[in-house]
Amino acid sequence: MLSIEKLNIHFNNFLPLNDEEFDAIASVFVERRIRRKQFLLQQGDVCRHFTFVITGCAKMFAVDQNAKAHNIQFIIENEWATDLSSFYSERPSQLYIEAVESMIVLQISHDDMLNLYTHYPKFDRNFRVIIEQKYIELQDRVLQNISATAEQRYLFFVGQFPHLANRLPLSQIASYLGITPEFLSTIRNNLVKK
Amino acid sequence: MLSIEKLNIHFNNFLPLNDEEFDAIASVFVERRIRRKQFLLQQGDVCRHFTFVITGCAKMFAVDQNAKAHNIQFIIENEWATDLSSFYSERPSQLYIEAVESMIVLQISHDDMLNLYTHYPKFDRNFRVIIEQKYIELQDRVLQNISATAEQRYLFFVGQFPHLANRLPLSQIASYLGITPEFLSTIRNNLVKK
DNA sequence: CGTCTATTTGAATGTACTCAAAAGCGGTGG
DNA sequence: CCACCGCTTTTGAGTACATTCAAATAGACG
Repeated sequence: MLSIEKLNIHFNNFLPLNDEEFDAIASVFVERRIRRKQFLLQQGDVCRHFTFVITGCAKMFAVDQNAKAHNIQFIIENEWATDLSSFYSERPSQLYIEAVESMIVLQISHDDMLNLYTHYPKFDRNFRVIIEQKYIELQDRVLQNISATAEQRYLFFVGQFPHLANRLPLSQIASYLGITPEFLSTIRNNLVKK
Repeated sequence: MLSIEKLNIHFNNFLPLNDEEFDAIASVFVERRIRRKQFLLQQGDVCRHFTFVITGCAKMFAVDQNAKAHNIQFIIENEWATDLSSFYSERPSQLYIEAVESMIVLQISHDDMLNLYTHYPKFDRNFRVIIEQKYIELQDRVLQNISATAEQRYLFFVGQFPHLANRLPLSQIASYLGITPEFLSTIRNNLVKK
Protein backbone atom coordinates (compact mmCIF):
# COMPACT_ATOMS: atom_id res chain seq x y z
CA MET A 1 0.00 0.00 0.00
CA LEU A 2 1.19 3.51 -0.77
CA SER A 3 2.28 5.54 2.23
CA ILE A 4 -0.10 8.36 1.40
CA GLU A 5 -2.99 5.89 1.51
CA LYS A 6 -1.95 4.84 5.00
CA LEU A 7 -2.04 8.48 6.02
CA ASN A 8 -5.49 8.85 4.47
CA ILE A 9 -6.70 5.82 6.43
CA HIS A 10 -5.30 7.44 9.56
CA PHE A 11 -7.50 10.49 8.95
CA ASN A 12 -10.52 8.20 8.57
CA ASN A 13 -10.34 7.81 12.36
CA PHE A 14 -11.41 11.45 12.54
CA LEU A 15 -13.15 13.46 9.81
CA PRO A 16 -12.31 11.56 6.59
CA LEU A 17 -10.78 13.61 3.78
CA ASN A 18 -12.63 14.37 0.56
CA ASP A 19 -10.91 14.10 -2.84
CA GLU A 20 -9.69 17.67 -2.83
CA GLU A 21 -8.20 17.33 0.63
CA PHE A 22 -6.59 14.03 -0.29
CA ASP A 23 -4.99 15.61 -3.36
CA ALA A 24 -3.75 18.43 -1.15
CA ILE A 25 -1.90 16.11 1.22
CA ALA A 26 -0.71 13.87 -1.63
CA SER A 27 0.99 16.87 -3.23
CA VAL A 28 2.82 18.11 -0.12
CA PHE A 29 3.79 15.03 1.96
CA VAL A 30 7.13 13.52 0.98
CA GLU A 31 8.22 9.99 1.75
CA ARG A 32 11.59 9.40 3.42
CA ARG A 33 13.44 6.28 4.49
CA ILE A 34 15.35 6.51 7.75
CA ARG A 35 17.93 4.02 8.90
CA ARG A 36 18.34 2.83 12.48
CA LYS A 37 20.27 5.39 14.58
CA GLN A 38 19.60 8.16 12.06
CA PHE A 39 18.16 11.39 13.46
CA LEU A 40 14.91 13.03 12.41
CA LEU A 41 15.75 15.95 14.69
CA GLN A 42 18.79 17.01 16.69
CA GLN A 43 19.12 19.45 19.56
CA GLY A 44 19.91 22.90 18.19
CA ASP A 45 18.10 22.34 14.89
CA VAL A 46 14.73 23.89 14.20
CA CYS A 47 12.02 21.23 13.74
CA ARG A 48 10.94 22.08 10.19
CA HIS A 49 8.65 19.14 9.46
CA PHE A 50 5.59 17.41 10.74
CA THR A 51 6.41 13.71 10.45
CA PHE A 52 3.98 10.79 10.19
CA VAL A 53 5.37 7.32 10.82
CA ILE A 54 4.41 4.65 8.25
CA THR A 55 6.63 1.85 9.61
CA GLY A 56 9.34 1.52 12.26
CA CYS A 57 9.91 3.22 15.59
CA ALA A 58 11.63 6.36 16.86
CA LYS A 59 12.43 7.74 20.29
CA MET A 60 12.20 11.38 21.32
CA PHE A 61 14.66 12.24 24.06
CA ALA A 62 16.43 15.06 25.86
CA VAL A 63 20.02 15.08 27.10
CA ASP A 64 20.74 16.58 30.52
CA GLN A 65 23.83 18.44 31.81
CA ASN A 66 25.44 15.09 32.75
CA ALA A 67 25.07 13.93 29.14
CA LYS A 68 22.39 11.43 30.15
CA ALA A 69 19.56 10.80 27.69
CA HIS A 70 15.95 10.68 28.88
CA ASN A 71 13.30 9.17 26.62
CA ILE A 72 10.26 11.41 26.48
CA GLN A 73 8.27 9.16 24.16
CA PHE A 74 8.38 6.40 21.58
CA ILE A 75 6.71 6.99 18.24
CA ILE A 76 5.49 4.11 16.08
CA GLU A 77 3.32 3.38 13.02
CA ASN A 78 0.41 5.82 12.58
CA GLU A 79 1.80 8.33 15.06
CA TRP A 80 3.25 11.82 14.64
CA ALA A 81 6.88 12.63 15.42
CA THR A 82 7.35 16.35 15.90
CA ASP A 83 8.70 18.76 18.47
CA LEU A 84 5.64 21.02 18.53
CA SER A 85 7.42 23.71 20.48
CA SER A 86 10.25 24.11 17.99
CA PHE A 87 7.98 23.57 14.97
CA TYR A 88 5.62 26.44 15.77
CA SER A 89 8.12 28.82 17.37
CA GLU A 90 10.71 28.09 14.64
CA ARG A 91 13.35 28.16 17.35
CA PRO A 92 16.11 25.58 17.97
CA SER A 93 14.84 22.38 19.52
CA GLN A 94 16.01 21.06 22.89
CA LEU A 95 15.20 17.54 21.78
CA TYR A 96 16.38 14.67 19.63
CA ILE A 97 14.27 12.30 17.56
CA GLU A 98 16.18 9.16 16.55
CA ALA A 99 15.14 5.99 14.73
CA VAL A 100 15.43 2.92 16.96
CA GLU A 101 14.34 0.78 14.00
CA SER A 102 14.62 1.61 10.31
CA MET A 103 11.61 3.66 9.31
CA ILE A 104 9.46 4.91 6.47
CA VAL A 105 7.92 8.29 7.18
CA LEU A 106 5.89 10.98 5.45
CA GLN A 107 6.94 14.57 6.00
CA ILE A 108 5.30 17.92 5.39
CA SER A 109 7.18 21.20 5.65
CA HIS A 110 6.31 23.96 8.08
CA ASP A 111 4.91 26.27 5.39
CA ASP A 112 2.87 23.55 3.69
CA MET A 113 1.41 22.60 7.05
CA LEU A 114 0.29 26.16 7.81
CA ASN A 115 -1.22 26.33 4.31
CA LEU A 116 -3.12 23.14 4.92
CA TYR A 117 -4.54 24.57 8.14
CA THR A 118 -5.56 27.78 6.40
CA HIS A 119 -7.14 26.32 3.27
CA TYR A 120 -8.76 23.22 4.76
CA PRO A 121 -10.21 23.76 8.24
CA LYS A 122 -10.74 20.03 8.55
CA PHE A 123 -7.07 19.69 9.43
CA ASP A 124 -7.54 22.03 12.38
CA ARG A 125 -10.29 19.73 13.52
CA ASN A 126 -8.43 16.48 12.93
CA PHE A 127 -5.21 17.62 14.55
CA ARG A 128 -7.17 19.08 17.46
CA VAL A 129 -8.64 15.65 18.11
CA ILE A 130 -5.30 13.89 17.58
CA ILE A 131 -3.50 16.11 20.06
CA GLU A 132 -6.36 15.92 22.56
CA GLN A 133 -5.99 12.15 22.60
CA LYS A 134 -2.24 12.46 23.05
CA TYR A 135 -2.79 14.96 25.84
CA ILE A 136 -5.00 12.51 27.72
CA GLU A 137 -2.33 9.80 27.38
CA LEU A 138 0.36 12.15 28.60
CA GLN A 139 -1.72 13.27 31.57
CA ASP A 140 -2.13 9.64 32.53
CA ARG A 141 1.61 9.22 32.40
CA VAL A 142 2.13 12.23 34.67
CA LEU A 143 -0.32 10.71 37.15
CA GLN A 144 1.68 7.47 37.08
CA ASN A 145 4.93 9.34 37.58
CA ILE A 146 3.73 11.19 40.66
CA SER A 147 1.79 8.34 42.25
CA ALA A 148 3.24 4.95 41.34
CA THR A 149 6.41 2.99 42.10
CA ALA A 150 8.83 2.05 39.33
CA GLU A 151 7.42 -1.48 39.26
CA GLN A 152 3.87 -0.22 38.87
CA ARG A 153 4.94 2.17 36.12
CA TYR A 154 6.68 -0.66 34.30
CA LEU A 155 3.58 -2.87 34.47
CA PHE A 156 1.46 0.04 33.29
CA PHE A 157 3.78 0.60 30.34
CA VAL A 158 3.73 -3.08 29.37
CA GLY A 159 -0.06 -3.12 29.67
CA GLN A 160 -0.50 0.02 27.59
CA PHE A 161 2.05 -0.83 24.89
CA PRO A 162 2.56 -4.62 24.91
CA HIS A 163 4.06 -4.60 21.41
CA LEU A 164 6.60 -1.92 22.36
CA ALA A 165 7.86 -3.74 25.45
CA ASN A 166 9.11 -6.59 23.24
CA ARG A 167 10.46 -4.41 20.46
CA LEU A 168 12.66 -2.22 22.61
CA PRO A 169 15.85 -2.95 24.54
CA LEU A 170 15.51 -2.81 28.32
CA SER A 171 17.76 0.21 28.63
CA GLN A 172 15.45 2.30 26.42
CA ILE A 173 12.40 1.39 28.49
CA ALA A 174 14.26 2.21 31.70
CA SER A 175 15.05 5.66 30.34
CA TYR A 176 11.37 6.17 29.46
CA LEU A 177 10.30 5.12 32.96
CA GLY A 178 12.88 7.39 34.59
CA ILE A 179 14.88 4.62 36.27
CA THR A 180 18.29 3.02 35.73
CA PRO A 181 18.67 -0.09 33.52
CA GLU A 182 20.09 -1.95 36.52
CA PHE A 183 16.98 -1.29 38.53
CA LEU A 184 14.62 -2.29 35.72
CA SER A 185 16.55 -5.52 35.40
CA THR A 186 15.96 -6.16 39.11
CA ILE A 187 12.28 -5.32 38.76
CA ARG A 188 11.84 -7.83 35.93
CA ASN A 189 13.60 -10.44 38.01
CA ASN A 190 11.31 -9.88 40.97
CA LEU A 191 8.25 -10.11 38.73
CA VAL A 192 9.37 -13.48 37.36
CA LYS A 193 9.85 -14.83 40.89
CA LYS A 194 6.34 -13.78 41.95
CA MET B 1 -15.33 43.65 33.26
CA LEU B 2 -17.87 41.08 32.15
CA SER B 3 -16.70 37.50 32.25
CA ILE B 4 -17.58 36.93 28.62
CA GLU B 5 -15.33 39.82 27.67
CA LYS B 6 -12.46 38.18 29.51
CA LEU B 7 -13.09 35.04 27.50
CA ASN B 8 -13.12 37.08 24.30
CA ILE B 9 -9.78 38.63 25.24
CA HIS B 10 -8.46 35.13 25.83
CA PHE B 11 -9.33 34.20 22.25
CA ASN B 12 -7.48 37.30 21.04
CA ASN B 13 -4.29 35.37 21.83
CA PHE B 14 -5.21 33.10 18.93
CA LEU B 15 -7.59 33.94 16.05
CA PRO B 16 -9.77 36.77 17.43
CA LEU B 17 -13.53 36.24 17.20
CA ASN B 18 -15.74 38.29 14.88
CA ASP B 19 -19.09 39.69 16.06
CA GLU B 20 -21.06 36.62 15.04
CA GLU B 21 -18.68 34.29 16.86
CA PHE B 22 -18.71 36.50 19.93
CA ASP B 23 -22.51 36.45 19.99
CA ALA B 24 -22.38 32.68 19.66
CA ILE B 25 -20.23 32.24 22.76
CA ALA B 26 -22.10 34.94 24.67
CA SER B 27 -25.32 32.99 24.19
CA VAL B 28 -24.02 29.60 25.34
CA PHE B 29 -21.45 30.24 28.10
CA VAL B 30 -22.96 30.48 31.57
CA GLU B 31 -21.31 32.12 34.55
CA ARG B 32 -21.04 30.21 37.82
CA ARG B 33 -19.61 31.08 41.22
CA ILE B 34 -17.80 28.28 43.02
CA ARG B 35 -16.85 28.36 46.68
CA ARG B 36 -13.59 27.03 48.10
CA LYS B 37 -13.70 23.21 48.47
CA GLN B 38 -16.65 22.94 46.08
CA PHE B 39 -16.27 20.41 43.26
CA LEU B 40 -16.51 21.16 39.55
CA LEU B 41 -16.20 17.45 38.87
CA GLN B 42 -16.21 14.30 40.99
CA GLN B 43 -15.00 10.80 40.21
CA GLY B 44 -17.87 8.78 38.76
CA ASP B 45 -19.61 11.79 37.22
CA VAL B 46 -19.47 12.47 33.50
CA CYS B 47 -17.66 15.75 32.73
CA ARG B 48 -20.48 17.59 30.96
CA HIS B 49 -18.95 21.06 30.65
CA PHE B 50 -15.98 22.82 29.26
CA THR B 51 -15.00 25.30 31.99
CA PHE B 52 -13.05 28.53 31.61
CA VAL B 53 -11.65 30.10 34.77
CA ILE B 54 -12.27 33.86 35.19
CA THR B 55 -10.88 34.18 38.74
CA GLY B 56 -9.65 31.79 41.43
CA CYS B 57 -7.87 28.48 41.33
CA ALA B 58 -8.80 24.79 41.13
CA LYS B 59 -6.90 21.54 41.42
CA MET B 60 -7.46 18.45 39.30
CA PHE B 61 -6.56 15.27 41.15
CA ALA B 62 -6.95 11.51 41.24
CA VAL B 63 -7.38 9.33 44.32
CA ASP B 64 -5.48 6.03 44.46
CA GLN B 65 -6.43 2.70 46.09
CA ASN B 66 -4.93 3.91 49.40
CA ALA B 67 -7.25 6.94 49.34
CA LYS B 68 -4.33 9.26 48.65
CA ALA B 69 -4.96 12.27 46.42
CA HIS B 70 -2.49 13.16 43.65
CA ASN B 71 -2.65 16.61 42.07
CA ILE B 72 -2.47 16.33 38.30
CA GLN B 73 -2.65 20.06 37.66
CA PHE B 74 -3.66 23.44 39.00
CA ILE B 75 -5.97 25.59 36.90
CA ILE B 76 -6.07 29.36 37.27
CA GLU B 77 -7.40 32.52 35.55
CA ASN B 78 -7.59 32.21 31.76
CA GLU B 79 -7.17 28.46 31.76
CA TRP B 80 -9.52 25.60 30.95
CA ALA B 81 -10.67 23.09 33.56
CA THR B 82 -12.00 19.95 31.90
CA ASP B 83 -11.42 16.21 31.96
CA LEU B 84 -11.11 15.83 28.19
CA SER B 85 -11.33 12.06 28.36
CA SER B 86 -14.67 12.03 30.16
CA PHE B 87 -16.00 15.04 28.25
CA TYR B 88 -15.60 13.51 24.79
CA SER B 89 -16.27 9.87 25.70
CA GLU B 90 -19.24 10.88 27.90
CA ARG B 91 -18.10 8.20 30.33
CA PRO B 92 -17.65 8.57 34.12
CA SER B 93 -14.54 10.50 35.07
CA GLN B 94 -11.70 9.06 37.16
CA LEU B 95 -10.83 12.55 38.35
CA TYR B 96 -11.87 15.32 40.68
CA ILE B 97 -11.74 19.05 40.04
CA GLU B 98 -12.05 21.09 43.24
CA ALA B 99 -11.80 24.82 43.95
CA VAL B 100 -8.82 25.63 46.18
CA GLU B 101 -9.91 29.29 46.14
CA SER B 102 -13.40 30.65 45.48
CA MET B 103 -13.85 30.99 41.74
CA ILE B 104 -15.84 32.59 38.97
CA VAL B 105 -16.03 30.40 35.88
CA LEU B 106 -17.76 30.28 32.51
CA GLN B 107 -19.20 26.97 31.41
CA ILE B 108 -20.43 25.60 28.12
CA SER B 109 -22.33 22.34 27.84
CA HIS B 110 -21.13 19.34 25.85
CA ASP B 111 -23.72 19.79 23.10
CA ASP B 112 -23.18 23.53 22.75
CA MET B 113 -19.44 22.92 22.50
CA LEU B 114 -19.86 20.41 19.67
CA ASN B 115 -22.18 22.87 17.93
CA LEU B 116 -19.60 25.60 18.25
CA TYR B 117 -16.99 23.35 16.65
CA THR B 118 -19.32 22.45 13.80
CA HIS B 119 -20.64 25.92 12.98
CA TYR B 120 -17.51 27.96 13.57
CA PRO B 121 -14.29 26.21 12.47
CA LYS B 122 -12.30 28.93 14.19
CA PHE B 123 -12.90 27.15 17.49
CA ASP B 124 -11.28 24.02 16.12
CA ARG B 125 -8.28 26.17 15.30
CA ASN B 126 -8.18 28.04 18.59
CA PHE B 127 -8.60 24.99 20.76
CA ARG B 128 -6.05 23.12 18.67
CA VAL B 129 -3.51 25.81 19.48
CA ILE B 130 -4.54 25.99 23.13
CA ILE B 131 -4.17 22.25 23.64
CA GLU B 132 -0.90 22.17 21.70
CA GLN B 133 0.54 24.69 24.15
CA LYS B 134 -0.72 22.65 27.08
CA TYR B 135 0.75 19.52 25.54
CA ILE B 136 4.17 21.13 25.34
CA GLU B 137 3.94 22.16 29.01
CA LEU B 138 2.90 18.67 30.03
CA GLN B 139 5.69 17.07 28.04
CA ASP B 140 8.14 19.30 29.86
CA ARG B 141 6.73 18.13 33.15
CA VAL B 142 7.14 14.49 32.15
CA LEU B 143 10.76 15.20 31.27
CA GLN B 144 11.25 16.73 34.73
CA ASN B 145 9.60 13.77 36.40
CA ILE B 146 11.82 11.20 34.73
CA SER B 147 15.07 13.16 34.93
CA ALA B 148 15.15 15.50 37.92
CA THR B 149 15.34 15.19 41.71
CA ALA B 150 12.50 16.42 43.89
CA GLU B 151 14.45 19.59 44.70
CA GLN B 152 15.01 20.35 41.02
CA ARG B 153 11.33 19.72 40.24
CA TYR B 154 10.33 22.08 43.04
CA LEU B 155 12.63 24.83 41.77
CA PHE B 156 11.29 24.27 38.25
CA PHE B 157 7.72 24.57 39.49
CA VAL B 158 8.46 27.78 41.38
CA GLY B 159 10.24 29.20 38.34
CA GLN B 160 7.41 28.30 35.97
CA PHE B 161 4.53 29.35 38.24
CA PRO B 162 5.93 31.86 40.77
CA HIS B 163 2.47 33.21 41.60
CA LEU B 164 1.11 29.70 42.28
CA ALA B 165 3.89 28.75 44.70
CA ASN B 166 2.76 31.54 47.05
CA ARG B 167 -0.95 30.98 46.62
CA LEU B 168 -0.98 27.29 47.43
CA PRO B 169 -0.37 25.42 50.68
CA LEU B 170 2.81 23.36 50.78
CA SER B 171 0.93 20.07 50.97
CA GLN B 172 -0.83 20.75 47.66
CA ILE B 173 2.43 21.50 45.91
CA ALA B 174 4.00 18.35 47.35
CA SER B 175 1.14 16.31 45.91
CA TYR B 176 1.68 17.94 42.50
CA LEU B 177 5.41 17.16 42.63
CA GLY B 178 4.78 13.57 43.66
CA ILE B 179 6.51 13.80 47.05
CA THR B 180 5.41 13.87 50.70
CA PRO B 181 4.72 17.18 52.48
CA GLU B 182 7.39 16.29 55.03
CA PHE B 183 10.00 15.96 52.34
CA LEU B 184 9.03 19.22 50.62
CA SER B 185 9.33 20.94 53.98
CA THR B 186 12.87 19.56 54.29
CA ILE B 187 13.70 20.67 50.74
CA ARG B 188 12.57 24.23 51.45
CA ASN B 189 14.63 24.23 54.60
CA ASN B 190 17.75 23.10 52.76
CA LEU B 191 17.22 25.77 50.11
CA VAL B 192 17.02 28.51 52.75
CA LYS B 193 20.28 27.30 54.31
CA LYS B 194 22.12 27.41 50.99
C1' DC C 1 -8.31 31.88 73.83
C1' DG C 2 -8.95 27.20 72.32
C1' DT C 3 -9.49 24.08 68.51
C1' DC C 4 -8.32 22.34 64.22
C1' DT C 5 -5.28 21.78 60.55
C1' DA C 6 -0.83 22.52 58.33
C1' DT C 7 4.02 22.49 58.81
C1' DT C 8 8.34 21.18 60.88
C1' DT C 9 11.64 18.06 62.92
C1' DG C 10 13.82 13.70 63.65
C1' DA C 11 14.60 8.61 63.74
C1' DA C 12 14.03 4.37 61.36
C1' DT C 13 13.03 2.26 56.97
C1' DG C 14 12.54 1.44 52.08
C1' DT C 15 13.12 2.50 47.33
C1' DA C 16 16.12 3.46 43.81
C1' DC C 17 21.00 4.83 42.39
C1' DT C 18 26.12 4.30 41.72
C1' DC C 19 29.88 1.71 40.81
C1' DA C 20 32.12 -2.45 39.62
C1' DA C 21 32.36 -6.84 37.79
C1' DA C 22 30.47 -10.90 35.57
C1' DA C 23 27.52 -13.03 32.27
C1' DG C 24 24.94 -13.11 27.94
C1' DC C 25 24.33 -12.16 23.09
C1' DG C 26 24.79 -10.74 18.28
C1' DG C 27 27.81 -9.88 14.70
C1' DT C 28 32.29 -10.31 12.25
C1' DG C 29 36.35 -12.32 10.60
C1' DG C 30 39.65 -15.96 10.51
C1' DC D 1 32.33 -23.22 12.80
C1' DC D 2 34.39 -21.07 16.40
C1' DA D 3 36.82 -17.17 18.60
C1' DC D 4 36.70 -12.65 19.63
C1' DC D 5 34.81 -8.01 20.03
C1' DG D 6 31.51 -4.68 21.56
C1' DC D 7 27.35 -3.84 23.69
C1' DT D 8 23.47 -5.02 26.77
C1' DT D 9 21.87 -7.17 30.75
C1' DT D 10 22.50 -9.18 35.26
C1' DT D 11 24.17 -9.40 39.97
C1' DG D 12 25.76 -7.52 44.22
C1' DA D 13 27.65 -4.25 47.70
C1' DG D 14 27.49 0.24 49.43
C1' DT D 15 25.13 4.76 49.30
C1' DA D 16 21.76 8.46 48.59
C1' DC D 17 17.22 10.04 48.04
C1' DA D 18 12.66 9.91 49.70
C1' DT D 19 9.02 7.75 52.80
C1' DT D 20 6.78 6.45 57.10
C1' DC D 21 5.58 7.23 61.59
C1' DA D 22 5.44 9.95 65.65
C1' DA D 23 5.68 14.05 68.10
C1' DA D 24 6.37 19.02 68.55
C1' DT D 25 5.41 23.59 66.75
C1' DA D 26 3.13 27.06 64.17
C1' DG D 27 -0.91 29.24 61.89
C1' DA D 28 -5.74 30.02 60.83
C1' DC D 29 -10.32 30.65 62.27
C1' DG D 30 -14.27 31.05 65.10
